[in-house]
Amino acid sequence: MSRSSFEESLMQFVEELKDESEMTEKQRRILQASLKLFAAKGFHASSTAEIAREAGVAEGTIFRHYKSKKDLLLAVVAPVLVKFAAPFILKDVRVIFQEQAKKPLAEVLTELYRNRLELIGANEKHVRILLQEAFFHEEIREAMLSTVYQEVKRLAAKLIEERKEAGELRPLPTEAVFRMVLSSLVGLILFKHVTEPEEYAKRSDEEQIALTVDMLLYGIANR
Amino acid sequence: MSRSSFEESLMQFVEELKDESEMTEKQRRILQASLKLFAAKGFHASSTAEIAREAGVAEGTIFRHYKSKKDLLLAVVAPVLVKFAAPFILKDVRVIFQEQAKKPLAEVLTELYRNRLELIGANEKHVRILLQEAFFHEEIREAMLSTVYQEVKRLAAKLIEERKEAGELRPLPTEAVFRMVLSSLVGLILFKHVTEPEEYAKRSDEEQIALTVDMLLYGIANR
DNA sequence: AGTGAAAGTGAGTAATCACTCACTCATTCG
DNA sequence: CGAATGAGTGAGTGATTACTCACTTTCACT
Repeated sequence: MSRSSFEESLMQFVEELKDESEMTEKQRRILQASLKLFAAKGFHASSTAEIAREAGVAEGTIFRHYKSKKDLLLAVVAPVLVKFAAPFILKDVRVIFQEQAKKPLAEVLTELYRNRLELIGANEKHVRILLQEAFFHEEIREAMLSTVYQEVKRLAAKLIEERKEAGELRPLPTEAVFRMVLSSLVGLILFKHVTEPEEYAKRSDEEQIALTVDMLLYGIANR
Repeated sequence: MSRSSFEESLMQFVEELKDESEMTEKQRRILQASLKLFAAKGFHASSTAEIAREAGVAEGTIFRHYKSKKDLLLAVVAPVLVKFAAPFILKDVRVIFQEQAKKPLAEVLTELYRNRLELIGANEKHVRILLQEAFFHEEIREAMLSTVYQEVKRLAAKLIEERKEAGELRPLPTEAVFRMVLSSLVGLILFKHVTEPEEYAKRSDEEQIALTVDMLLYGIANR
């Protein structure tokens, strides 16, 4: 059920995704208003009446383009999954494996963290909605895990094992190393966007990334 | 506004908290049903009619005890803030600073991670609601940050600086070290409860914690 | 200029929402 | 025993919900 529900609802959705150029003005404004309201108040707390008002559109117009409110949520959210999945898989697969295979690990990690911070900064509201609604909608949660996460993990595992064999990484379990790399990134993102925006801002992104990569590679203990 | 809103709504709430013994049977069942539904579907998607049905109670009974639905949410959530804040501040302040001041850092961290994993495992639904609703309700978000987080940070900063002076920790910025310690913990929790429960379960909690502390202290790189 | 299709509208609908209130029942206390 | 108190009830409230549909407007193409 949930597997096919995911493939039917999300994959179908991604296929049918119009790019912005072939939308009408009003349709674009509906998406924009939904983005704003969903991010601010959440999906269930945002009514279609409010969305229509915010978009300067009749309520009926929403349902002309999206057959239900949930459809509208998916339309807002799906492009981000594509945006996140595609750069991760398409761009970084090249960056990490081809260009950077000879580069030092610290540089690869720095580039990765920089790239992810930028991507999230540029899509803050979308990410917000994605995380919020992943709590409730299994389709979204599963889409995130099975599309983005699993692929990232697969790529990372390969890289980690290569570097382990090359003696650059300690002989630790691959998935533990992966967890640590991801944890550091998530922590960095949380500090920047949630818990301590001002404290974070005392250092530049570059400094924060450099610190994080350094601690990740060499630990916090003195030897 | 938000400062006083926090103090008025949450602090007042915590003061008025009845413990379970002085609740009626029905009141306990209302809280229990709310916990279940809020955790499963979220606050806005759970109706008071549904809560009443789940609790086996008339809808009016809910409003006899809680003057609004939001009041009910706070009643479900507040005890967790107290549970989390109190053990963190009261118990761990002793554990970390008095008993463990002479212990090796690895042991202190291990004890801390073990303790937090247990606490979260025992309150999974509450934590879930707390995080979900922190997205939308500023009072909850601010309560978490200003009560729990700030205090934890203050305590951790002290510990970190002591260990830095003792030469056990590298001379890194305190808040960067704090971020790393917390990131590792959050990552561990996410892997256990969200992304990879099965993968995680291949190793015992103790092993996972030991791995995490090891990577945190000494890094993932070979030297 | 005329036609067909798509875009847009907004009043209307049944369902559901959080919440109220007049009431009953059980318990306690003087 | 009688009065007072508070828990519990469920039908009823107006507001709001997502969604529909008969209709008008816009516009591309002949």
